[in-house]
Amino acid sequence: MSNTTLKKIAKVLDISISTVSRALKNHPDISVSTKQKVMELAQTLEYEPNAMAVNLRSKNTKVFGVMIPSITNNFYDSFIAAVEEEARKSGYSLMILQSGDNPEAEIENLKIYRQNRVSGLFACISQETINMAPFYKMKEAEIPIVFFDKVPDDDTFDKICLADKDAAVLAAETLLEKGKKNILAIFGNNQLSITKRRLAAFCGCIKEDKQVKLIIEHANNSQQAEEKTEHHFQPKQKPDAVFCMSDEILTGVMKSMQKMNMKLPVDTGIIALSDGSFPKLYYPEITYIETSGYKLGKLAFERMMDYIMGNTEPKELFITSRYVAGGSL
Amino acid sequence: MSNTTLKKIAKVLDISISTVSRALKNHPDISVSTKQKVMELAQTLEYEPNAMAVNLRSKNTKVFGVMIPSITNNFYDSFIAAVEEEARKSGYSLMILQSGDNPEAEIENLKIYRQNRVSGLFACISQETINMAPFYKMKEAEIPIVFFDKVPDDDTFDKICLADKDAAVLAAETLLEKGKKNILAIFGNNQLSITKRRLAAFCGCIKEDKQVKLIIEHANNSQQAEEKTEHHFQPKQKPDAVFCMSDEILTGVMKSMQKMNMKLPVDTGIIALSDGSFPKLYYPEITYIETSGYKLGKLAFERMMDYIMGNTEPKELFITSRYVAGGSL
DNA sequence: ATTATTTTCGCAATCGTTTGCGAATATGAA
DNA sequence: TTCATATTCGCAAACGATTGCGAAAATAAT
Repeated sequence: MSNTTLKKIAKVLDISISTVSRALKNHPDISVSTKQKVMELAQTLEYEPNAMAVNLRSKNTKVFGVMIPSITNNFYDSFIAAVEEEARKSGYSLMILQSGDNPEAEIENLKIYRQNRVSGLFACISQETINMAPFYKMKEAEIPIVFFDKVPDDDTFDKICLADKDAAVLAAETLLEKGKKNILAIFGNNQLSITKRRLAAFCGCIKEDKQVKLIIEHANNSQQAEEKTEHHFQPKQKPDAVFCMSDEILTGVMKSMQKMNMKLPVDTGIIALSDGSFPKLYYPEITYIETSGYKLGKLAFERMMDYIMGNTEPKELFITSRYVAGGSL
Repeated sequence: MSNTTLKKIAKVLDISISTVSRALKNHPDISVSTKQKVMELAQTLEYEPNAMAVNLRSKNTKVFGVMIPSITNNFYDSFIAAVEEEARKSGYSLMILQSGDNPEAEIENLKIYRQNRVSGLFACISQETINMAPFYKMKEAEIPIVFFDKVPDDDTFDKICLADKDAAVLAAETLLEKGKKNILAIFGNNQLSITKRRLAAFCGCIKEDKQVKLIIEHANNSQQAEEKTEHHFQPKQKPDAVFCMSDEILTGVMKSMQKMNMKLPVDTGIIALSDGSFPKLYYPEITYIETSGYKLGKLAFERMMDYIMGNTEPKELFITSRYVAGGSL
């Protein structure tokens, strides 16, 4: 039986519950002989502490919440994978909830996290989140939050972000180094701060070279990226490189490349910001600037543990990006 | 304060805890006037029941466990997305743990699920899982299990599977209908029962037409699929169609197609078993037999709730597959 | 006015575990 | 033997919420 309790063991051995509890914890107050008896019986009865009771007493669930827009997203998946790996090592489990990029669902989720008294929360806010009040409520409930990827402006919060600027600049510099003169750059939804940052940094860098012609486009999804690409590839003048701000855009661009039967890197070049899984799907593999969800997860977890250890001063941390050469440029 | 308790409310109003509890639950024993006072105060004090305490008392956590090999997998993601959607509607949350296809981690996870007294478990067993004893332990602990996708043979368990046979047969029939005569079929790890089932059904169907030449290959990952494909595409004799048992294999095959500069569907044809996201990445889009993780999740959840409602007779259920025409065949 | 009935609420136990404090027993010292 | 110290353990409260049962108060019936 897995529903063995301290009480049951105590009754069988005719000792008190507290003695059983202490024996199992190897408390010095208990004699070795009693300890042995208790441990043996616990073993055969397959005693397993009831987490609900332990949590209630300790006011600590050893569960971290993770809130993301959607779980069917490679980037967040690797983030979660990283957090899960580390959490497991420290005896924590994860409660994952999706917001669906919907602020109301977000509030609902926060309530669930509060009621379940998670030990901490990793949160990625939705695109439409304006009111941060629900998140302040978490702080009142003394639940630490580490924001990641899409973070609020508010700097009373802990934030772990990609070094968007660096990544965009790195991509731009690479394009210039390769001598590209006619660049099509496709960005995501320009409402998003992440888009704004990447756009500003990228353009700022490219614009320094007056020789280079730069076309900027925005696409809200893969299909739009595909359409925009086709639109800019005319027989008369083709861009000699395409910059893709995200995986979503990359897949759209690549689809149109296949459609137009463009050979990389000869007919045109491609560089993307990506965590690396999609670039490896293609031949030649796509050259990209790595923005790793996995690394982000590791860093976020580290920050969370640091916070729990008492280092509660809010911080904004970045993970650095890295150039990964494929054959597309 | 979110850490308001019944006790606190009771003290302020100078009534007993039980009265507060009943008032909040709209119990008929409590007068309307008291109810109002309690509810108001609860509102202003932002009372939220402590799930740990409620769980301990009710012996029900309203949390479902979900164990999968890896979260960075499209198929499982959609499964989880589906389960999460439904779970939310019924007031359940999810605790997701990865096994990493490692039986030891699996056992560790089961322990976590037991200690946390999850209300039920959705499990996909790892490739190497032989000993089902750890899962029996869950049953002893009265935690219902619904296996999905990769399920054990043991039919004392509830199982929700893809209709592998049907899907494989559907793919085979499609190939024959299209008049393909020289087929390369790439399957996954042939230790897996899922591979065996798909292989048997596919071959059984193809073999009925003596005219057709069938080459069977196995690949344990995307890269192997790529290599095997290249190996079988010689200048002298190219297969006129490739069957891909999974997304993983499809991506490998497609990479080699790009490398060899093969045009679909003219140079060769491709059909895959997939949940549909990867086929849409390519141009032309890949023709596939849908094996939806999302649908699987919906069905698994339905079964779980059914079980909890008392219908504990073990069942094996299948979700039907469907032909989705792309432009690759 | 007295009894019967209903309304309204509190006591106390319970879920399973942890822990401060005190008590009983054992061991040692004088 | 007697007192002092260690060793070993149990009592009871606590975490927060729920609920059967009984009691007090209010109302109705006679």
